[in-house]
Amino acid sequence: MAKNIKPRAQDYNQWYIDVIKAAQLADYSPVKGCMVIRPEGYAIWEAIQRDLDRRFKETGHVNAYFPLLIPQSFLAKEAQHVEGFAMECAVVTHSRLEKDPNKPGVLKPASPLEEPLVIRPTSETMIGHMYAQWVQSYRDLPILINQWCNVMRWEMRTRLFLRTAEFLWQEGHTAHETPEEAQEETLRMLDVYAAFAEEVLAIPVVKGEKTESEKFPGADTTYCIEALMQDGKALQAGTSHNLGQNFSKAFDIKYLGRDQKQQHVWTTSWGVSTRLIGAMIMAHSDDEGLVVPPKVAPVVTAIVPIFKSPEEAAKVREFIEKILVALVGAEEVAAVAKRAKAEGIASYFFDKASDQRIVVDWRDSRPGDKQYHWEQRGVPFRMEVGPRDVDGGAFVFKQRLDRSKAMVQVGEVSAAWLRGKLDEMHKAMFDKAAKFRDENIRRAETYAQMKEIFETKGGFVRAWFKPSREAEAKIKDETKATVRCIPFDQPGGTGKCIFTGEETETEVLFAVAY
RNA sequence: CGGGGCGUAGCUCAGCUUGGUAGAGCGCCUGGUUUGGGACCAGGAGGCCGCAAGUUCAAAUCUUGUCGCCCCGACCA
Repeated sequence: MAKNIKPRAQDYNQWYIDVIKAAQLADYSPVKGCMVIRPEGYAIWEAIQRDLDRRFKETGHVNAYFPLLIPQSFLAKEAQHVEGFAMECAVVTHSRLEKDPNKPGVLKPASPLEEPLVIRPTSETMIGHMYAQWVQSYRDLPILINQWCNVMRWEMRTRLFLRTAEFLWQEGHTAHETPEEAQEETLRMLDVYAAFAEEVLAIPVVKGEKTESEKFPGADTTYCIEALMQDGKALQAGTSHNLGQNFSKAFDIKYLGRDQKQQHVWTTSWGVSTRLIGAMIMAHSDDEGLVVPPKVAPVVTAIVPIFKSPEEAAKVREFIEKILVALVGAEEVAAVAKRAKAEGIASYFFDKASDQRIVVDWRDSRPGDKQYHWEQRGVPFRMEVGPRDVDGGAFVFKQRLDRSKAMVQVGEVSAAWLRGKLDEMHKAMFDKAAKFRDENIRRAETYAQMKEIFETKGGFVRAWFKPSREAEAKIKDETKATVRCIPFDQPGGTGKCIFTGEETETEVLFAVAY
């Protein structure tokens, strides 16, 4: 049992924090609500970026960068947008600091700006402004730009990865000639997110549309992918917005069409954030610590040598080299030998394209310590190599996901073998999460049934519902649950709204959400 | 912004009621014995007791103020 991690059943929130601390993914910073993403956590973000970026490029997008600071007046140009973000904007009002004559050692802001600047909570406005200058004709369309950046939303209450004042994300912003194209783009990117969540993070998601009260401020329609966490709460893992002509009208993004008439473009925006790391933790990890999906694992396997004497160490070292040559090739083994010391943690590239590594833990500490070390970091596999194993030409192969052990003959080992094991693990993680998700989608025919489910079980509740701000607000008030989405897979026909009893064509998913 | 709690070693906290030499466990450093799932022994480093004022011969401890943090709500990718 991990002694530094509180079990999920005792205190789920504390467990979440403990897992992050134990795996050294992140730390609290001196600035309230802002976190430090440590190397172990940032490596996972890099893996997420690498894979998603490729998917963006494959769907025709290019990267660019827009400023962190946005003129305050920009925010005011789109009515709903201001309303949605005004309450959580950090505002820059001065351009320098000067010494306070009354208080020695204290600085105070000086030189007030003519117009305050807002630290971007999202970039629709800045990008809309630029697109207005870049678009003249239908020949300039579509514009398909993504940016990787940080944004800031001054949240009241924050949680590591799930909600921090500053967070890293990507925001795609596209402009199109027709509403059909914009809609197609919006759904295409939602599909990219869903595929990424499932194929890379092993998190099954539900695709759907947001209700009026949950949609992005300034969007015509918001689509989302919703995931279910182990405590039965839902987490929005990604959103894709069809912004219609709201921003093109606010920022006057016009083009001369094929019909010789000036018209406004149709825009979309879509984003995922470092919240995905929170989703990954909550979906897969266990009471022993982090479990990282193999596709984003910075270290795919850790090798733990076991020995008592220098003679044994030499013997074990020789055997480990055999395993390494089989896994990463003789060239990489030789390259590492040249630059690395014969102590500490030796790191070998398993796959340079994905920056995934294999490590050998030569640190001068006890094998038990090392087991916990790598286990808590969620490394998919560990290989334990001691004198007994060397004599048998094998090693102990430990899997993080099910904590199983097996003997593996060194002759069986190759890069392809390890890839196969990683793929198996990915599938097992996805299946496990999908099973949990499916078992926790329940039907409710009445409001009383739904309340009962939220009180006793949690998870998603699927029900006929006629979306309305008033009904949703009341339900949230009484159950804490919100409409997570109107799933794409509608049964057709009509049913009685769970809340009002009215006839409705829509089935929705309710859940208590993060 | 409303309700509750807490600021003492890197971390978790004791000490405060009843003022009198600054404490424990974990972690860290040294040496030795160890090493197949979180070792043991010995030695050591580490503190403006959040900050400021007051009471007092004397304040971590009492009083007042102030700043900060955490938890619960409203807001949220």
